[in-house]
Amino acid sequence: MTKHEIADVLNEIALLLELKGENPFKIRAYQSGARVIESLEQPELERLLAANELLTVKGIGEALAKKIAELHTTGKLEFLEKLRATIAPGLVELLQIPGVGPKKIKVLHEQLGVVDIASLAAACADGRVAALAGFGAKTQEKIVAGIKNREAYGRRHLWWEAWQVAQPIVAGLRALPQVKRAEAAGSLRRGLETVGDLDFIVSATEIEPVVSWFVGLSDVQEVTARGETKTSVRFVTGLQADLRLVPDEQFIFALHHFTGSKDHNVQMRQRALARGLTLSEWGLEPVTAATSESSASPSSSLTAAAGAGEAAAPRARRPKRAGAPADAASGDPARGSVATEADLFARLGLHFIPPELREGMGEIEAAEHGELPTLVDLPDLRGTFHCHTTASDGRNTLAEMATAAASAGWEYLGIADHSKSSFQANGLTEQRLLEQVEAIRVFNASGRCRTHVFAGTECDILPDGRLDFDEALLRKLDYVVASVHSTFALDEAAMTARIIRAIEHPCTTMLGHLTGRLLLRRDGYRVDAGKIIDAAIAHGVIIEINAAPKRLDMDWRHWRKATARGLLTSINPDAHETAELAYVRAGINTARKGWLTKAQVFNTRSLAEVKAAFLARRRAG
DNA sequence: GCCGTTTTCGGCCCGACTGTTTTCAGTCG
Repeated sequence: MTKHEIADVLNEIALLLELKGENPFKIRAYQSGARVIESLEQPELERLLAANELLTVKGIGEALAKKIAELHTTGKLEFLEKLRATIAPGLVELLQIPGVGPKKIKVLHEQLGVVDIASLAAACADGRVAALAGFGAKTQEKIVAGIKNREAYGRRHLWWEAWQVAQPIVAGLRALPQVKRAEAAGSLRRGLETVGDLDFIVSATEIEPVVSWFVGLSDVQEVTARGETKTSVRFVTGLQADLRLVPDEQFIFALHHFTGSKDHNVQMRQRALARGLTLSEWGLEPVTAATSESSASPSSSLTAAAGAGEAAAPRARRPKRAGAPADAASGDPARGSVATEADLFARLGLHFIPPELREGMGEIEAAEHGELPTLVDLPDLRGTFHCHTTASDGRNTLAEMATAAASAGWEYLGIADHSKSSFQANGLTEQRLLEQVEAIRVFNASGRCRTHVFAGTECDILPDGRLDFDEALLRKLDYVVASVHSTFALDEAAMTARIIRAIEHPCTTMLGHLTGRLLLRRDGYRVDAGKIIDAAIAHGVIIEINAAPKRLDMDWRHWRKATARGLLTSINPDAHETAELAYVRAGINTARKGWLTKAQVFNTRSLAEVKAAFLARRRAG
C-alpha cells in the first residue's frame, strides 16, 4: 500500500470518528498521523515498516503503528471496516454543507433519521429541521442554501485566479483614507497551488467605511457574516473572502495568524507556551491566571480564578478591538516592540520564516537553528525555457514572444514547440522543426531583439519511452524538453520506466511536467517520483517546475528532498502566448515552497552560463 | 491517540461569529 493510500485511510478514520462525536484530540491524532505519513518518502516508509521502527516517527504511536502495519501487509484494516459499518455512508457528505458539522449531523441523524443530503433536503422542506431544539428557521434556511450551492462553495480555485481577484482588492483597500495597512493573507500568501478563500487583513482608523467598501464590491453576491472584526462575502464565482479589521498595533499578529497553515500556527503557539507566552491573532502575552483559566481544568488555580473572575471575564478572551483605546502598544514589552513579522519570530527565538514555508513542515526547527535557505525570487530569473509559438499551438509568433521576453528584462528565451506526435497541438514535423531552427538562427543574427532565443523542442515521450525525433535531429537543437502527452493509462511501474528511458536519452535536457496533472480537473498519471528524481540526478537532467497555474508540476512537496540530493530545476511557464510568460510568478511560489535557492534553479544563470552548459551537455552526450 | 529536562496521567492552540439561547454550543479557520 502506498503512503497516499495509508494517509487516505487515516483521514477517513478521522472523519468517521468526528461523525461519531469522538474525542477531538483522538481525531487530531489520526489527522496528524496522516500528514506525517505523507511527508515520508515511500522507500523510507517501507524501511521503517520492515525494521519495525514506525514508532520512532513523531506523531505515530502504538495504535497507529499497528494499524499502518496491518494496512501495509494485508491492504485492509479491520478497525476501519467495523467503523464504516456503524455509520450511514451518506452522512460523510453532509460535512460539505457550510454550517453543518458533526454535532448537528448527529442530531439530524438520531432525531430525524437523516442519512444523506437527499433526506436532509426533505427534512428541511417540511420544516422538521427548524423545529429541532438548538436549530431554527435561519439554520434551516442556511442548510437549504448550502445544499443548493455546495458545488460552487466547496470548490477551490487556482492560485493564479485567486491572485488576480485579490490584487485589486488589496490596492483598493490601501487607497481608502481610513486604511493604514492591508495585506492578503491565507493560502494565497503562502503561495499554495490552490486557494479555498481569500483573507484580507486590514488595520484602519475607522471600521464602517472599510466594511462598506468591501461588501459593496461589484462581484459580491452575498454577505455571509458581518461582525465587529470579521466580515465575509461570497463572490459570484463562488469564491469566498474574509475581511479582518484590527487595530494597527495588532496588525502583525493577525497577519501572521491568518497566513500560517494550521500546523504552523499550532507549532508556533506551542513554542510560545513553552516560553511562558500565549500567542493569538491579537498578540503575544505572558501566560497569566486569566489566560490559563479558560483552558485549565476546573480544579486548577481556584484562588486566582476567584479574584479574576468577575472583572476579567469578558476582557480576557477578547483583549483589544479596532476602535478601542490604543493602550495595547504602550508599556507592554511583550507586544510593544513587534512592528514586523521578523520581530514576532525573533521574539520566539526564530529567524524570519517566509510565508511560503509556513506549512508546519520543519520550518520552525530550521528557523531556530538559522538553517533556512535564502529562497529564489522572481528578479533572480534571467530567462526561461518551454514556450510555444504559432508554429505549434501557441498564439504568438517567435518574434512576439522574444520581444515580450525582452520587455521582461530577460537575457534569453527558450522556444520548445510540440513534436510531431502531438497532432492535437499541431506538433512540428522534422522538416518544420528544421525550418524553425533556421528561423531562430536568423532572428538571433538580425540583432532585432536583445533577448537571445534558444532553439528547442517539447519532444513527446512515446509510450515505450523513446523520443519522438531521432538523435541526429535532436543534436541540431540547443536543448530538449521531454514530456508525456499520450497514453496516460499505463500502470505506475510502466510509466516510471517509460520516463526514465527518456531521461537516459543523451539529448534530453529537461523533463517536462512530471505527472501531467491538471489541478482541480484531473490527477496526474501515476509515477514513482523518487525513482525518476534519482534517474534525473544520475543523468544530469533538469526536472522543470511547469509554472502554468493549472499544472505547477513537479509538486512543491517533492522539491526540498530532491534538491538536497542534487536535482536542478528550471522554472518554465509553458507559455502559449506572451501574457503567459508571467506564469513564472506561480512557478516561483512552487520553488519557494520547495525551499529552493537561486543556485538550484537553472534559469537564474546568465546567458553565457546557459550557453556553456548546453554546449558541455552536447559534448558529453 | 500522542506525548513527556517540571508529567507515564492529564494535558492537548486560540478566538470570532451565528443562531439560539438568556449564558452558550456549534462551526470555522
